[in-house]
Amino acid sequence: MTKPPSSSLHAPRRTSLKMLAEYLGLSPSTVSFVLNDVPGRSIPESTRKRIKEAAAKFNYQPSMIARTLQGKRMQAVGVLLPELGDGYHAQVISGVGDLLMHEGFFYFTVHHRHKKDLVSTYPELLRSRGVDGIVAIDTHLSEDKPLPLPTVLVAGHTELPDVTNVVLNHKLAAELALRHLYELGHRRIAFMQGQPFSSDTDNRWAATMEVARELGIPVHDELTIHLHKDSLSPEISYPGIRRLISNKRRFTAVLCFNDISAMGSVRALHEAGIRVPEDVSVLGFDDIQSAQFHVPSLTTIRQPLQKMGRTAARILLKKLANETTPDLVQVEPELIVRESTARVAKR
Amino acid sequence: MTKPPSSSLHAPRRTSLKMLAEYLGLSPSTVSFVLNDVPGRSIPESTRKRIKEAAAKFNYQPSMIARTLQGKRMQAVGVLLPELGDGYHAQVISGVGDLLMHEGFFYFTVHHRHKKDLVSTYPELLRSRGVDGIVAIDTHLSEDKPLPLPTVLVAGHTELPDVTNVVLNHKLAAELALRHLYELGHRRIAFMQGQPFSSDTDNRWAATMEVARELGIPVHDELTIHLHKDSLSPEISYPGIRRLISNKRRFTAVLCFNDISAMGSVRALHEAGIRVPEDVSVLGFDDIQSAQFHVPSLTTIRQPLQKMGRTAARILLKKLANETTPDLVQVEPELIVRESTARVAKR
DNA sequence: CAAGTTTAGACAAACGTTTGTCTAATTGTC
DNA sequence: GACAATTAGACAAACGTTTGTCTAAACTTG
Repeated sequence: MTKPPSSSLHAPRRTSLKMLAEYLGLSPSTVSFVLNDVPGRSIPESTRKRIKEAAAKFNYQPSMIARTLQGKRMQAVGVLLPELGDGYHAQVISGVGDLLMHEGFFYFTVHHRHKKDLVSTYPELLRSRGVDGIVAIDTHLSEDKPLPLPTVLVAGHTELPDVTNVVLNHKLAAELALRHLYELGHRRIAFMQGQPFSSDTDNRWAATMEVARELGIPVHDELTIHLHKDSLSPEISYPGIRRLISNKRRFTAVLCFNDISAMGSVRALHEAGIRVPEDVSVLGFDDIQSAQFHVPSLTTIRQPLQKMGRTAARILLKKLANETTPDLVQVEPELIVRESTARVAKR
Repeated sequence: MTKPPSSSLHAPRRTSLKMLAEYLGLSPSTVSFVLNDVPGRSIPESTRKRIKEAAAKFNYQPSMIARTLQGKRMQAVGVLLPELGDGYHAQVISGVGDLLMHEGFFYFTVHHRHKKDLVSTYPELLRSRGVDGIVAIDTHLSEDKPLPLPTVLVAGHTELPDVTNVVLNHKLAAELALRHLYELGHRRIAFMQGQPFSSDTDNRWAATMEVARELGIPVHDELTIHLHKDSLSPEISYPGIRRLISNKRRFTAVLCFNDISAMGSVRALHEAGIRVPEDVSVLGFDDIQSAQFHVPSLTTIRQPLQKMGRTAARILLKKLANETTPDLVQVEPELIVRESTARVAKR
């Protein structure tokens, strides 16, 4: 009596609508109407109750799979990102995931390591697995091929029709960073430019240059570091800092591209006998988890990464509900003052 | 001529097998046979070629969704884990993801924050979305409800029938750690026990105690720290270390539960004017990314987290292919000596 | 009590595949 | 040239849903 009708011994098939209907002596359609609360169908309360009880008894779970065949939503999305296991992306995806799971959506995680062919084939493969939409983090989607699904970008590179981009307010970020250093008396500042494949590189650099001009802070080529390596390790900033030191042009602060490179900078300076922050201030960017517990703890510009993820997810769900969404959403950075910056030493 | 048959203007439906068949003037079944290279069907090379060309032309992608309805595989799995955005889990999932994507599988990422009800409902929800199997990382699956799908555990808590568990060789890990400290002359060692919900806590503690006994290293209650808070921040070890210091019982080394708590320990010691490693050695566990770039860099027991992830994924794929798999796979830890441990000071 | 209306639910098609069975046309054999 | 055997492919059922249309019985109204 307790086992679902026509269950075979060896393959514990999940209870289907059909099995439930058979058990109840009703048609599948009737059961479907009740379980989905379809309006305009006259089914007496007694029958409804009977159906709901049977569904609970057999722990009936509708097959999303079969549903999508009817043009319904799978309640699943795909998340495209360059890399797993890196602080930045992990934070964003954690925000995306939080919101999606909370709303009853599941998500595929897909990493592409910036490979163009993967980036262009994954959306179709995701679609064939029934996803309803896509969130792409720090991903360069090609402009020619139209996306097969509703899409939201986080720190997106490109502008695409119907695609919402969630980005940091880079201008404000640059202002927070440079004003902080300026107010501590720094005038000889080394700048660091991100890797060319990173989506934020260009925007941030432009904003930084603009603010530097406004504040009258000079930007020298010899005090500019260009990151190249596609690496998640602090070592990326080693060679740049070494060159700076050997250049002999004095500097009192380094404005880093992110916290990772800031950690590398601290270490490179440390090894050269330069103290942080007593001799040189180091300013990070992002505020990843470990920034707080680094020695010295990093003064940094916090990107609300989780929030950006949550926002992107929320907007995607709106798109899926056919609500109108903006093309661009800016989020505000925040200056977090810790130990790695200090007033410039009097000479 | 270039557009698929019966394509509507507004809904760019993906080309289906049916559309392809209609376009070719063949039946869907014939097209299916050719595209799937079904043996035992006599279809001339000329027709085969025609079909394959049309498929390429319209970029036909079979709907995995419809396939699973026929009892086929979706080529997708679900990955259950407590938390995103934490070094440990991020590393493992990165390994899982690498292997799965490489084999043409996609995966849902599902975090449950150790909530029992979520852990027990997610497998069914994943199944209703068509996943073929499950990888569960550091997750306490209940023993009473049989799992609806093939499953592999990483650092699993429980022994379940048909479920493979991928775990660290805890005994070796404890030996590497304690022998290292022992050989540096440490005898008064503080031990740290993990949070009760963490899967490794019990096994590791037992192994550590066993090795301590073998080496004749005493374990005092006053020198034992118990972690409680479910947090990803180094602060978890603060109170424990403070108590240790105020206890006045001398110790020369701390064996930490993981790298995160090791970082917290270093900071707590530092604030009390105790130098690491000159006064006290600190040994971490895991070797997460930031361990290398901490100041001082952490001596630690490396868990091959990525490898564990890859192994788990590989075994799951074997299960899906109906190959037999072991119930237990042990992976070997490695001692990574860095700056946070040193020979015990002579007095 | 006849006609109309409401109630309660069945029936069938559709979604995009796979796969077992069937058939018509062609080829081969004696 | 009759028969069998092969070839080339169509047909239909099935998977688990949703949903538009249909029907039989019960109830209402005059």
